[in-house]
Amino acid sequence: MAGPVQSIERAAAILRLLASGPRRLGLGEVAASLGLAKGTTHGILRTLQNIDFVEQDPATGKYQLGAALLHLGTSYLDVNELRSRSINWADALAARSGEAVRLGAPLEGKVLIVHHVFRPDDTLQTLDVGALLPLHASSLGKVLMAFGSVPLDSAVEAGLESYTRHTLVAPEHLAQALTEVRELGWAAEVQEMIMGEAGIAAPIRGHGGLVVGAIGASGTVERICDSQGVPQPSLVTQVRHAARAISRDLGAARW
Amino acid sequence: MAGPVQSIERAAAILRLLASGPRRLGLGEVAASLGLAKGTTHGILRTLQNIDFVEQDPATGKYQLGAALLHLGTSYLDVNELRSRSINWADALAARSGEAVRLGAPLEGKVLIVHHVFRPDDTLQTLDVGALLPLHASSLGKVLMAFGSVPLDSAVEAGLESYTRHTLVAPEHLAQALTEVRELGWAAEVQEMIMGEAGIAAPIRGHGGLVVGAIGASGTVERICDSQGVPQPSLVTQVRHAARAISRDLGAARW
DNA sequence: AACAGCGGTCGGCATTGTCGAACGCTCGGT
DNA sequence: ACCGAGCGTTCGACAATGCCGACCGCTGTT
Repeated sequence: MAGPVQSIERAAAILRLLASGPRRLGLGEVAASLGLAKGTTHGILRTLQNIDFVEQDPATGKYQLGAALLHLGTSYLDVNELRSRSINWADALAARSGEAVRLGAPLEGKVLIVHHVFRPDDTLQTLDVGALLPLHASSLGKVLMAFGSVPLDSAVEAGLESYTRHTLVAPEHLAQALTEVRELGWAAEVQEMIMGEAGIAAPIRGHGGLVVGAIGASGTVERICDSQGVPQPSLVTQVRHAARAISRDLGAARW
Repeated sequence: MAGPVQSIERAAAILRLLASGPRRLGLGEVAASLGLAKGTTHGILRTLQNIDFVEQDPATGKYQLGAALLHLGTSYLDVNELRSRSINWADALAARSGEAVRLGAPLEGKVLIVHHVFRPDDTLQTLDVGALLPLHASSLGKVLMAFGSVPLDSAVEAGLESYTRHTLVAPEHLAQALTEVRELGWAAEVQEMIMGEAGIAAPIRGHGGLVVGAIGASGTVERICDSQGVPQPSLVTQVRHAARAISRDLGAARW
């Protein structure tokens, strides 16, 4: 008999709700969104406020996420084994390939970026660590789905949002693409999320050979793909090598 | 009569405990540290695990922070007004001064770094965003204490840990230093946390003139200070200008 | 082989959090 | 200037809820 503490679940639901939109939310909005009484919601919010998990705008009374979460989030990075074992390999991959490198792990039907090495050139880039990517429109996400780290259903349930005209929105197309990924051992994404951008990713395996994450390179279509829009074989090899090296570090046997 | 939801408070205590040490903790350790029954602790941990706030090492059964916190933490950065209003000024200050620039806000008797611009040269630097600095051994912390953003007591209670032989460990010395800071309008820290490193900081004020954060430049002693170990006046001016500019952006009247 | 330590489970008790109505306040409309 | 709608907040009573502590099964050690 599982006994999940629902006041904690509700608190987490509030935090997720506040994180989902960039906007500050009022007490009424929060209560309505979760189907809770205002009084109940207020009690939880007051508690979250005491521990700095949420802050309240003194002027409008609206709520937003609090500072303590930032520290907890970065503390998570310190203990994340996937990340710490990958850093050196990711750096090397970025240097050799000349592309931005990102590491992803599954979270809530999305891909959480746990590490990000900028493209070696000096162009302006924003740090993606902590961001959530869609499963079906990113090379990292395709890898995670193809190798069973996260079920295809969870992506379909979340809704196959269309970002560009290349986004795979039909479940059967996506399923077919994942079959290919399984056969090839790596995934690509070409202008499926942002026009002009593409990416390549390969699976990272942990102890028992289970896929626990993915590593990928991404950049403009011209650099990632050849003139026919096919990913550069040399880049694919580099990404797969890095993925295997990290898997080995994590204790995966023969991969 | 305030009714803080204590299961949430306990959950937060567990998260803080897990964040405090880089080590994974067992159920027994957590329960003992918080003075709770094992069963109670287990229920909370199970709930936190369901929502990805903590993860459990399948091999050892020990617990660590979970991935969802990373996303919440970065989401906080998106809504933090102090940070968003400061980014441009911080960039400019780093470029003009040639030093690393950091923004701090008070959290749990420490200074939380909410923004960090690297020193413009290409030396290897680690991102401090999300890190907690001590109040008494950082220029940012001194500013926050001196201008009432956080009481001096909270630093004394936390214990004036000694990092170098220059660290201010006597409450009366610290109090005197803070008086100076109030008079001057800015704070310095010279080798009080790390030998060879120094910093300068100035207060950032919000709506009603209340100090809500601090901005500071930091680097090696040779660059921050002159040959007598006194902070460079030009650098002080630049930092104070940036602080005033941000305060204005935040809506503070005449500062 | 016996034990000690671990994480996990279970059921009874009362503490605890939840609910919904009522309050005071600030805006916005009239 | 008034009124009213909407907000965040408070309060008290009820019972559902999560807490406790003893018990279980496992693993690794001695």
